[in-house]
Amino acid sequence: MSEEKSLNFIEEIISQDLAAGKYKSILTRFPPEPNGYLHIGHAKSICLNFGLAKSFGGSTNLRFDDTNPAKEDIEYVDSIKEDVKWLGFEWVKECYASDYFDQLYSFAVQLIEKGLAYVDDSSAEEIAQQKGTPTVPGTGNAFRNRSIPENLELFAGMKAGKYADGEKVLRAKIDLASPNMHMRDPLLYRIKRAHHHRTGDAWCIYPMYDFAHGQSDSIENITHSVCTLEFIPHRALYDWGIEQLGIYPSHQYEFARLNMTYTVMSKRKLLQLVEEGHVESWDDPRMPTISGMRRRGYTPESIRDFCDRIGIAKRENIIDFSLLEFCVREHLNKVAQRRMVVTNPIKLVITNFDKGEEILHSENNPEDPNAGTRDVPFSNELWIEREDFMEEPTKKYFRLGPGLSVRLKSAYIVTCESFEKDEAGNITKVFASYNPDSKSGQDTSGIHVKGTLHWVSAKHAVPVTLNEYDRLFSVEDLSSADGDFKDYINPNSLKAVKAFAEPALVNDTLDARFQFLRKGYFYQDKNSTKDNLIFNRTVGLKDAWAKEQKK
RNA sequence: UGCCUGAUUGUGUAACGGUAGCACGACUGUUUUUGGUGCAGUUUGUCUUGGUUCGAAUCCAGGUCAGGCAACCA
Repeated sequence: MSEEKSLNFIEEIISQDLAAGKYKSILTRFPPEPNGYLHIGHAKSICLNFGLAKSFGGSTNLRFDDTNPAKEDIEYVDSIKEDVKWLGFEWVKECYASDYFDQLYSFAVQLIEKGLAYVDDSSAEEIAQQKGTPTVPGTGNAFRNRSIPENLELFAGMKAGKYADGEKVLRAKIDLASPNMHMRDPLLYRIKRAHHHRTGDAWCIYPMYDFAHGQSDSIENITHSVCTLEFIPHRALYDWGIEQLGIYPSHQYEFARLNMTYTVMSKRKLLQLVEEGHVESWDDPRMPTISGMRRRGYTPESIRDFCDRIGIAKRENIIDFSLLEFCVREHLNKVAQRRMVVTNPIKLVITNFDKGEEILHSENNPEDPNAGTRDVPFSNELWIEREDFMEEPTKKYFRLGPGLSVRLKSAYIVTCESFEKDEAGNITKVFASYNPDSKSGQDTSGIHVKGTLHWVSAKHAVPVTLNEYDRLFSVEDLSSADGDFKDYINPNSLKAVKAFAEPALVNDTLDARFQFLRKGYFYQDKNSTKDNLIFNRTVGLKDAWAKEQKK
C-alpha cells in the first residue's frame, strides 16, 4: 500500500541535509528577472522550488533579479506575481535584488579592501581580449595592480557619477589563467545610467548577476538555491563570493531546463514573436507563456501535474507536447461542462416531428454525477456537422447516410430518408424521421445504433466564434533545426471558425471549462462578450476515427 | 586544442552492486447515448571497449556522442 515515490536528486540532497541536521528547515527561492513573461519552463522551476519547500516543510521567497534596469519593467513584475499565484503558490517574502543595492555596494567595498577587486578602465573589447580563450590563459593589465586606496576612491567615484557609462568597471581579482572563464576576473559592477523601475535614478552603477545572485541568496538565508544547468560554471564564483565575504553559505544546485517539441522556450525568442507580430501578445493562446496557457484554458492543476510528471534531472531533455495535452485532457475531462456546438453545419430536417419544440435534458458531465443536467431545446430543424453525413458511407462509418440510423445525443434515434443537393453538388439538407419511442433515458424502441451525434436546434442556435489552435511551429525540435527559428512558424496556427451553439452557453460564467461534445475542450476568451461569444480551443479530443481514416 | 555537465525503449523518468520498473506515445481487445472516458493487454531500452566482482545500468579506466563555458545579459 505504501507507494514509495522515488526522490529526484535535489530532494535526495535536501533529505540528507535535513537528516544530518544541517538545517532546521529549508528556504528556497524563485528568482526571475522581470524582463518578460513567465513560460512553461518557469513553471517547472516554480513547481520545483515551491514544491521542495512544501514537501520538506520549508518556505520559498519570490525574488526579482532586477539588476539590469535597461531591460526590466514593472509590467513584468506584476505579470510574474499574477502567474505564480495563479499556479497556486504562495511566497513568504517578496524580495528584490535592488533592495540590496546598498548592502551589495558595501560588499564590493569589502572586497576592494581585501585586495580582491579593482577598478578597470579598459573597454569591453579590451577586457574580452585580455580574458584569453578557453584554451589560452588571459593576460592582466596595469589596472589590475592599482592600490587599494586608489580603487576605493575610483569605485566611490563610479557610484557618485563621476564617470561616463562604460568608462570604468569594478572587477574581482581572482585568476586570469583559470580554466573556468568565469573566474578570470569577472565584472562585478558596471556604470549604466538607466532608470530603474524601483530605485529610479538613485544609482548609476549596477551589480552584475554574479555579484548579486549568490549574495542575495545569502542575505535571505536561502539554503538551497536551485537553478538551471547553464549556471554550473558560475557556481565556483558563487562560492567564492560567499567565502570571501564570509556570509551565510547558501548552496547552488542545477537541473536541466525544460524543452518542448514544437515550441521555443527562451524569453528572447518569445519577445521577438510578440514584437514582430507573429503572435498577438505575450498572452496569445498559442504562446507557451503561463498567461497564454491560462487564456487558452489550461488549468493550474494540469500544469502542476505536468511539471510533476516530467521529473527533475541533469540531462538535456525535450518533452513531447502530447504529454502536456494529456495532462489538460485528464483534468478537464473530470471538470468540464459538456455542451453541444456545431462548427460546419448542415441542416437536418426531422420530417415527422410536429410538436414544434421540446425541451430535453442532457447531463453536464458524465464523469461527475453531481454536475446535474441542463435544458436543451429540440425541434424539427437541427444543425449537425457536415462531416456527420456521407452520401455514400464507407463500411466503418457509424454516422448518417441514406438509410442509416444514429442517436442524436440526449434526444432520439433518427433514420435518414433523403437529402438535397445544390447545383454544385453540395449537400444542402438531410431529411430524417425520428423514432418517438427512442427518447433518451426512456428508450423502449429496442433499436441499437452505433453512432451518436451532437446537434443544435436551428431556431435556438446561438452564433459563436471558435479559435482553433495548432502548434506554433512546424518542426519538432527547434534547437536542432537549421537557420532562423522564425522560418519554422506554422502559418496556420490559428483558425477562427463560426459555429452554432446550444443556448445554455450564453448564460455560462466566463471562467467555466467546457467540453464541446466530440470537438474538444474550450474556454471563453477574455475578449468574449454576450453578443460576441468567443471560445478558445484548449485542446482537441483524442480522435480515433481520424486516425482510422488515415490508414 | 582546455574546462565543466551528461548519456537507460519513440519521449520523459526510476532502479543507490542482486528481477531493468513507471508514465506518455504507439498498437490490440473491451465498455460506452461523445469514434471521448473507463478497463484489460501488447510493444521497444542500459552509447562503446575493456576491467573489478559470484553478480555491473550502477564501481574503475579508455573511447564515442551530445550540451554548456569567452556578453559592461540573467
